[in-house]
Amino acid sequence: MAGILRKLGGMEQLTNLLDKSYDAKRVEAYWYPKWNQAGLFGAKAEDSLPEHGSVQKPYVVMMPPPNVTGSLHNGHALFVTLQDILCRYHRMLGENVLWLPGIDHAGIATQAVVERELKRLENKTRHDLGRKEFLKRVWAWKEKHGSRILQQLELMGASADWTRLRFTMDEQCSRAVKEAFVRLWNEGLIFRGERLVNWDPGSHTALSDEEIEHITRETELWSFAYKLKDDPSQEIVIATTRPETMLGDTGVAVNPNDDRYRHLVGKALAHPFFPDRDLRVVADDHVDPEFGTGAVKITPGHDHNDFQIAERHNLEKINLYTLEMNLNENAGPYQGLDRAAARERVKSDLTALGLFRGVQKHEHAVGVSQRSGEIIEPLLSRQYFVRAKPLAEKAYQAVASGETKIIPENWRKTWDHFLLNIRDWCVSRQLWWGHQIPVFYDMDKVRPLMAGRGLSDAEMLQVALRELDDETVRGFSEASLENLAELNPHRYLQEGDVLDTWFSAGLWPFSTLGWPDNTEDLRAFYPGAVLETGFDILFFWVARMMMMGVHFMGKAPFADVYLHAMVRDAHGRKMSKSLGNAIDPIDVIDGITLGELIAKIKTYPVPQSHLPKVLEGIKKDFPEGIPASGADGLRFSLAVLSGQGRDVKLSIPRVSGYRAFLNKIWNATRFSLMRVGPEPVQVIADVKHTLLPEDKWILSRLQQTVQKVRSSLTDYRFSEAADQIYQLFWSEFCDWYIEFAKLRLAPEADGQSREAARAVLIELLDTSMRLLHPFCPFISEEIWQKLPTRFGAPGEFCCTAPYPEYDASLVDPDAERDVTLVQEAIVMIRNARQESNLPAQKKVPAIILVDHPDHLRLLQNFSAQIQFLALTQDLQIAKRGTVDVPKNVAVNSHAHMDVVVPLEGLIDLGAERQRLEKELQKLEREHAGLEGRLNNASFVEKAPPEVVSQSRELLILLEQKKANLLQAIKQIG
RNA sequence: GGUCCUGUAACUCAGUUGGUAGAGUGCCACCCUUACAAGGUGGAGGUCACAGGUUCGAGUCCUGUCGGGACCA
Repeated sequence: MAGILRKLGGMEQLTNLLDKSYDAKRVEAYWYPKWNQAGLFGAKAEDSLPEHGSVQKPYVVMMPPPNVTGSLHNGHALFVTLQDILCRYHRMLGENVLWLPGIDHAGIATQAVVERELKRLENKTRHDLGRKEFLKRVWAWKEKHGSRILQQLELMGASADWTRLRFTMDEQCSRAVKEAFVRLWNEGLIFRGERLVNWDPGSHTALSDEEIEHITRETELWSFAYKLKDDPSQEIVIATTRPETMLGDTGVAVNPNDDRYRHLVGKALAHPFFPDRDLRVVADDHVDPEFGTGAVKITPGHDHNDFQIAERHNLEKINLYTLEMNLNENAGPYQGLDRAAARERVKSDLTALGLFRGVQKHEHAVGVSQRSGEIIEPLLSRQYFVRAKPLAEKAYQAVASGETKIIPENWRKTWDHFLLNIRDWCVSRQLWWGHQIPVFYDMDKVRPLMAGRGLSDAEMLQVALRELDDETVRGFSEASLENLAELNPHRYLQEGDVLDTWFSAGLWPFSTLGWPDNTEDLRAFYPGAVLETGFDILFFWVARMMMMGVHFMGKAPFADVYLHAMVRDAHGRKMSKSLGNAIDPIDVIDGITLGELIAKIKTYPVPQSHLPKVLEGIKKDFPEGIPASGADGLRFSLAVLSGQGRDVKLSIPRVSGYRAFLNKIWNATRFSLMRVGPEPVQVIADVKHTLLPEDKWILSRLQQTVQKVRSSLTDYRFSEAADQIYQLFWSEFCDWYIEFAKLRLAPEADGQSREAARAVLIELLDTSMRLLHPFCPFISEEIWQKLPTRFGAPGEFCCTAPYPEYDASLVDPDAERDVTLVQEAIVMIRNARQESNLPAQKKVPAIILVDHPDHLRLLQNFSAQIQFLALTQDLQIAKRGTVDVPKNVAVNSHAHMDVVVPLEGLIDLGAERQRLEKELQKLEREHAGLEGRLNNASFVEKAPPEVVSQSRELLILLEQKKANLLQAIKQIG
């Protein structure tokens, strides 16, 4: 049978229709290279440029560049699925689709990985190698590992334009970064200044506010006293969670309205360890008199709030730490200690001095580095900042004006709040891997300022940066696209820090297209259609792209921002390797046994104490391991599971359900093609006049599905779209149409009817495969290639075939109503059979009684199908009252008909009566409710007329049904 | 403390302008009927967290309570 229907000259047939089940692995490996080689994923700028006389609508999606260190996780699987659905859909709509893939250099993460390797393999630090050599190693690492994730994206079926693959540190993107930096610097939107920044002691770098997570921890609130300088008999007690920071205290603040302390405001306090240092008592509104003792120690160098208070009251700011987070010379005798040791020493020393005043438990939020997990230390240091307000204002406007739409809308408020309250963005990082900041210090200007100190240039610069104010520093530095330090090494020193990874990511929508050059790509493909990503990087990435895009390009970078949910495990927990609940998407695609899965989890960094419990959970969740669902299975599942604004809980039983769907498709095709046979198949238009009601019914359902799927995709309702296809194909096409068609496809069947059925089968397969293609590209391509289709000329692909269009002329409410009645008759007979425990395979006689002549004619026309599908023989279809109904029967009643199945004393009549009475009760409840409503005058008066008339009709139907049931009960005797 | 999401069948979730609850999985029963046991047929199972309010009518809108969760301070 296989291959008989081929019309695709030369296209080899990969799978054989005699295979009883679908082999996803083989099919998926086969088609991706075919599409790629055919160049189906490449966008052409010239096709969308008026200057070339072409105006094909562009559809541009910028892929969120995965980290170069990464491998595929479920977040990627989800974004690839959703973006690929959009891109394939729009490609089939005939648009000029550019899905631009890329990789991010991921500064901190990548540097940390390479440093770890270096330590492990050679027991060296990056400083042992030096900057240049170390960077060589990182590049080598990138070359080796960077392509892994791309291969995995291909495995998922990603139809990205690989010819335009970008890397955030390649030549083109680096140039854009420099250009953007220099412009912002010259516009005064980037500045260098001494501020309190978030210092990550683990990664040894400053971080932006967004890279800090706040975690609630239980700590102790430790109290001690400061004595009044002039009168040691008086004291102020303060409470702190970080006693060691008292070494940097320069004041104590109280609320101005706090009577307890009013007399002390303005007085000096003695610092127990630094006799020369006076702490001033200041009054500040921001002090909460209810909290603790109502007095707050002020450490301006290491606390954001204290810094603000110090600014207002002119208190000295003391930095206590080296960049390694050891205490520096300002800590006097404590110099050299780390934070933990210093805390203990300070506590014991204060206690020894008799200043300890008690301790209590306390919950408070600490800032933790997203990167290293270390507790962030606010640290006074000179860094580069982007003046975010003016940029954020434009990004805010882009959304407020509707130029860019955020979907789902509930992120709007979060978006607005973030942008309207944005603080300056710290963009310098004390790392080596990244874009080195293109700022050059002009030593010709520094030397005179530092003259006579006998310092080297590098030392001079350090001292200058530390001592000179920001304006002066700006005066001897300049930003440049040229590498001035290389061109003129005696005069210039380049800034050593690199830029925040998100700085280059912010330029992604146009740096990838050739900006700052006015390239064809840039003209054709900016701005993009949609940015699809996770809400977790709304601030990091989306906001930055908006800010940069509007600023540099004058237009927001995308029309829509679609934010998808987070992928979680089946119980809603965040997936993570350290929780041991991370499911590798590859294991969902290829399958994994329970044993392998457990072995894998044992390699994850799960704390030993949790491991037994974790493994127990795994055994419970995956008693059979994970079955192989293929990329299509995973994609379809993710699409269905990704309702808007919710978590995506990856439930394997559900994935298995959708995997079964693929097999169902396979087998429906197998059946259809075997029965359709090798002769040419007509198109629907040619058989239109010979279509039977079931043909018209399924075609009508198909059209409505087409319309629904298209509108769902337009609105980013992926789950709805996928579910529509699923329901149509399985519950309607397979469960009913194919069953109806079986008799018509028999060799002895009527020729005209057979032709119509063949045409409809192929129409359904062809259209539904094209509908399905964006979701499940592999199986749809494989099946479609086997069909004798309108579009199946040699070298054509489902991948680029036109997406089905809604054809209103095929919608047929009459056919839908008729077929529904037939289905109901069949279900009623089946129900009566089974509820009466009749032998499953035994054909039984049955009678259908109807009232309307139309129904009589309809059901008679379907007599053969009803007999076939309900397993009856001697089926009688008659007008009620024209035939004698025997006693001892099972009866099912409907508003328009009864079905009667004689039981010939085979079954328990008592049970049958019970069933009918239960049915009657249910009916009566429904009837009473409806009647009550209709008796309510205000309902009849105020409800829309169509609702009222509907209710009236329903009431009549219910009454009819009730009468029929009562009759049936009587019949049982 | 501020903002947002969320509570529907045993589990995971749909339910789009308010018209009287659905899917998948699981469960029970019966079927290896030549497309498919990754299947078919039939069935059980929900006072839509709770309490008020608006309305002729509330899973759907409003308020509050309780329970989950996220983000920002």
